[in-house]
Amino acid sequence: MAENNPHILVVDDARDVRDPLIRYLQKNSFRATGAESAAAARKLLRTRSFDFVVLDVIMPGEDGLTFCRYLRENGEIPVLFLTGKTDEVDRIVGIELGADDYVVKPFNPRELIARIGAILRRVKALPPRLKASVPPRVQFDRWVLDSVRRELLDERGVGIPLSAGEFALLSVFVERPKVVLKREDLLDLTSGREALPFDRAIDNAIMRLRRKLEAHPRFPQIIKTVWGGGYVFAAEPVIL
Amino acid sequence: MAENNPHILVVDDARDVRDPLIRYLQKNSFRATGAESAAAARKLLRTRSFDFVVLDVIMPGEDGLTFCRYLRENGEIPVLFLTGKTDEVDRIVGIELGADDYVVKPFNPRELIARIGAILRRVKALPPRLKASVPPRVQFDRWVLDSVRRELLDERGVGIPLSAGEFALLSVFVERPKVVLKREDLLDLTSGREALPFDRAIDNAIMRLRRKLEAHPRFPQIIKTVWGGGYVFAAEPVIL
DNA sequence: CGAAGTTGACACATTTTGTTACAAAGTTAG
DNA sequence: CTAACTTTGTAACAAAATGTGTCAACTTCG
Repeated sequence: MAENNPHILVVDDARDVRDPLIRYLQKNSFRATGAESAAAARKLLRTRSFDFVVLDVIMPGEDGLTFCRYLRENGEIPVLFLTGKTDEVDRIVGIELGADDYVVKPFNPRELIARIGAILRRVKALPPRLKASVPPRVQFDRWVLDSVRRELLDERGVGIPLSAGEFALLSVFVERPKVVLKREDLLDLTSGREALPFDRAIDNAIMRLRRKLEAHPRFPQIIKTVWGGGYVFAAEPVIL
Repeated sequence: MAENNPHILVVDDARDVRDPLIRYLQKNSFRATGAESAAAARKLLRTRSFDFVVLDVIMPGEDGLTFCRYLRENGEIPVLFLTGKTDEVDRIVGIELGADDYVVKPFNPRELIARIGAILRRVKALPPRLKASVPPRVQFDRWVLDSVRRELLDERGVGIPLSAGEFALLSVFVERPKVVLKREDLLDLTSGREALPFDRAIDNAIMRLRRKLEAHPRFPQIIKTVWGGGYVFAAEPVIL
């Protein structure tokens, strides 16, 4: 897996905070993407992969604290709060919610970078047992995906080896069944890189996966093509 | 241990901090040894015994916080941080990581000695600690790894000798099952050295281990390759 | 010192992956 | 309905990463 730069999601309704911060993060060799609301952030999280969330506390609609709670219930992505209030209660509540740190606006961008870096190093060093883990075995169609052994098991339990790319792609699909995933999303989720113009890497990976997965690769039943859209995992995954 | 005096490991990249501190500790009837990086410290910890670690927070390569977490995962040796920043967050994070104390640079060496002494007295008063280390016998797949005799036992208890490198590598894997370990991590954990460009030492060690371990080394089931990632120990270790 | 065993460096084989090119399938304008 | 265009499938190739044999340097033990 390409060890790419950490991808940071900046959630703030104020464009005059969000956009300069994204540019600053990108100048400091992070990947950064913005969302102007919790709802927009949820949507991005559904299809793309992030390593870190920078979150404004006060936003129209769902506020940052609520959204942070949701993030904590659904994973362990690190969260850093941006807060306008120096109010002590806000800080404590933020940390109790599971935030990893907070910065009071107006902030020094260099300090923000330093704190993000510190948290990412800390998280990277965490023992794996604490990390949000993919279920070890998932069944779908006539297969079982074993994510420890990184292979497919057929009905009789015979293992079919998967390459790293095939395993990564299939894992992404199994975790997001019945969602149309664009090529750029798949590329981001599997190798963490941006698509080049005329990038056919995903098409090839799909084809190679179908050859192992599908009974009749020319008429795929599990990974379907959405013309002009991308691909969908059409089977029903069951966690074992 | 010939001497009963506590043995202190000083980890700091700055020689003009490290060396005077070591001399001062030795004058105060401690044994003291220096390391200029976390990697060097790991190597020393593997072969020598220490009672205390004095750790700089900011170092090139692996930083002190990350290294402290590693120490906490692998034992209960007391840690005191040296920090240049008076920043409150740094202090809290350091203590949360499991540090026993911290001292802000520039420090008064007498104060440092006093704090080390206090912590050692406190630790000594604790009930004899269970050494969080490799269990003497671990079973996985069709093998038992005997860490005392440093060899593999098959189902019938027949021993297969392991070389030092093979034993080190297998121990690292058994302690971290189901985690993809990069070549650089494996090199650090087994020999404590940095990888050279085009370093194939780990590949060789893996191959030699597979020949002893795997029923069909060409289709390994225990140590799997993750293309572009490293290797995973895919078996389930059971402590005996 | 010499013999046996261990380890890393190197060379070359093999596998995996991305890129390119072109064919096949789907869509749209007229 | 057909031609032009867009999008996807797939083979063939190239590039990158890994597997493995050989050999020399080094260790260990007597």
